[in-house]
Amino acid sequence: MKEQLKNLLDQALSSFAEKNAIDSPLTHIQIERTKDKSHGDFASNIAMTLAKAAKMNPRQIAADIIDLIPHADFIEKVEIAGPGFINFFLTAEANQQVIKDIFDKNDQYGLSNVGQAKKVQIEFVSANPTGPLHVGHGRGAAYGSVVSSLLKAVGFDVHREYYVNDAGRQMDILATSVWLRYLDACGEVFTFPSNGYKGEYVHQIAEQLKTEYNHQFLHPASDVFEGITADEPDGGDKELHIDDLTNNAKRLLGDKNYRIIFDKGISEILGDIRNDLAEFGTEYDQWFSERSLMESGDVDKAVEVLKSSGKLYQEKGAWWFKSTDYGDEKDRVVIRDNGQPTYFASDIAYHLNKYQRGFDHIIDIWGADHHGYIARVKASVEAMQQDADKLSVLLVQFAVLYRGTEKVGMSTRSGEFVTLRELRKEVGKDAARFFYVMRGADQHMDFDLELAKSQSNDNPVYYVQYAHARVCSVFRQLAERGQTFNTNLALEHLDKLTESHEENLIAMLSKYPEVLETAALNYTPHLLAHYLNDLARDFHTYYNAHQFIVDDVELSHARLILISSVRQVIVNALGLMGVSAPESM
RNA sequence: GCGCCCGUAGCUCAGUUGGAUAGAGUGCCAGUUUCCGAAGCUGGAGGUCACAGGUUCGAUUCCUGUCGGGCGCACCA
Repeated sequence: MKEQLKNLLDQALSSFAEKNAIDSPLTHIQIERTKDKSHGDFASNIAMTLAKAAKMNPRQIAADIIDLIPHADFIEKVEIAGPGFINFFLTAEANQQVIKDIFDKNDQYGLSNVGQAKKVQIEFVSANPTGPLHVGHGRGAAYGSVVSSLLKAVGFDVHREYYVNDAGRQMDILATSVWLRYLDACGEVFTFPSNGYKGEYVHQIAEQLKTEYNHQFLHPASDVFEGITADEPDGGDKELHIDDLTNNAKRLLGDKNYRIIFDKGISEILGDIRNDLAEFGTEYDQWFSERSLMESGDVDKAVEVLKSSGKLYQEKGAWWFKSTDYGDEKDRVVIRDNGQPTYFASDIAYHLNKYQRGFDHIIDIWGADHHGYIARVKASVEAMQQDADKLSVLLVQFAVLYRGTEKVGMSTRSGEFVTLRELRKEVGKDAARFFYVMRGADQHMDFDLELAKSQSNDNPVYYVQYAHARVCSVFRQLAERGQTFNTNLALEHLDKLTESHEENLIAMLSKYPEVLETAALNYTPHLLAHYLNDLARDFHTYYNAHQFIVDDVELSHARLILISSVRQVIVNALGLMGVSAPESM
């Protein structure tokens, strides 16, 4: 509809430009939905933007343009308003067509092909497998999965990935933590390192290890702690302390046994994460292993690419990437003086790999604390002669947790965090997802656990789900009264829908495809959540103002197909958000 | 100190990329059920859009500065 109006306006505009001999600066035509019903259905500000070039009064321009607009039978009237807005009023019949459209398309209503099947890779969550996901990851998971669904809905070919950091020092610390808890379970006595992973899940993995392998990995604590740097509480250094413990672990256990424990830790935790995300309604097409990049030689290759293009230099025994050539604050180490590649090195390789797989667009969704990382990653992409514009890094701001008015601290190491699973169990998947996605991702968010956990009606998801359940209830009522619903009869009498509540609802329904497109292209799923709220409110208002099942069979049918359309759009939109639409609650 | 994200109703947040009288939820006050589900609906109070300049027909939106908050600034991930 918007496009059709645009065409008409375009024609009027070119004849206007011809008539007044304006070298039309080709300002792209803006047509918007009106906020106020008295302003019609659509409005354009074109006359105001032309005022300067045409050297004419905006209202005069508007009048001239209106005269030049070709006749179209879906337009009721066109008016000039305010400083020079052109307001379009559509015929009731044209507006009502959306109901037939929804009826024809069902779960396809709202989908489009603006994405033109372009390939988009989207990576999100990618939390280190060193412990269960916490509520902070939940926001990224909800955001990433809904953005994925939105992009798919508007015609992109979406590939969702989780980058698994299954290599590196943090994983060694995890393996060491697991082993120490295992030794503890075997009866060895020692002080657990302050920098180790202290969560309950580490004990559980250790217990499993003991059950499966008995005393295969047992070494006396005196050997384990022999010759290591003191821990921080004892006046030493917690980082050196844990690294020394890791080295002793590798030495005492040998490569083979160490690897068993290492892999056990990862597979248990990663399995838990996969299961957790699946239950949260977050699916992936691929779990991409960092270790595979190292073992395949891709990391070395990426480093070579940079080396050969002269973007690396050696200093203090390490290899540095000249990211300052591309606007970064400082150069970054890629290969440490001990010969080990940094996390950044494998990230460079990962991004090169993404480009080589031929995606048209690459989206990284990171926590806001990683924003300092954007410059160096973009720099590396440019240095490897790739198109940096293809890469979008979207930041998800933190959700600050509260219990009532009390702030909740979070630390993975100390194990005091609230897990995503815990949240899910208490609030439910639907409420948690809706809550996370309701706010813009770039907005700091206060997440009150008390509020989210309480089963009160404060939670907006109930409001939307209730609207859906109410429609279902009306159709149940219809059946109880022994009446049947005839869609053909309903579609023939859409002209009975003349109440203002009905006009509002119809306008709201026809807005849905536009909302979907805007939300997808701007990566702003919260627009969809707000739309659902508005739609539900219009429905509830309508529900209270009018009876649907009435004696006038034609009117009754027209109303029933209208609320059936509302139900369909709620189902479609909630589906994209990964939230269920129960028939009763 | 430098960089990034912000500052809108008591609270939590929208604001369609610069448009018409700045909105919603929640909280508060007052109504609403012989009627398809009251987890609903109706009305009311509540604002210097942090502050000060600038850009133009027009600024909550764009630019600069100040104040305030969050997060970064590793041979960690």
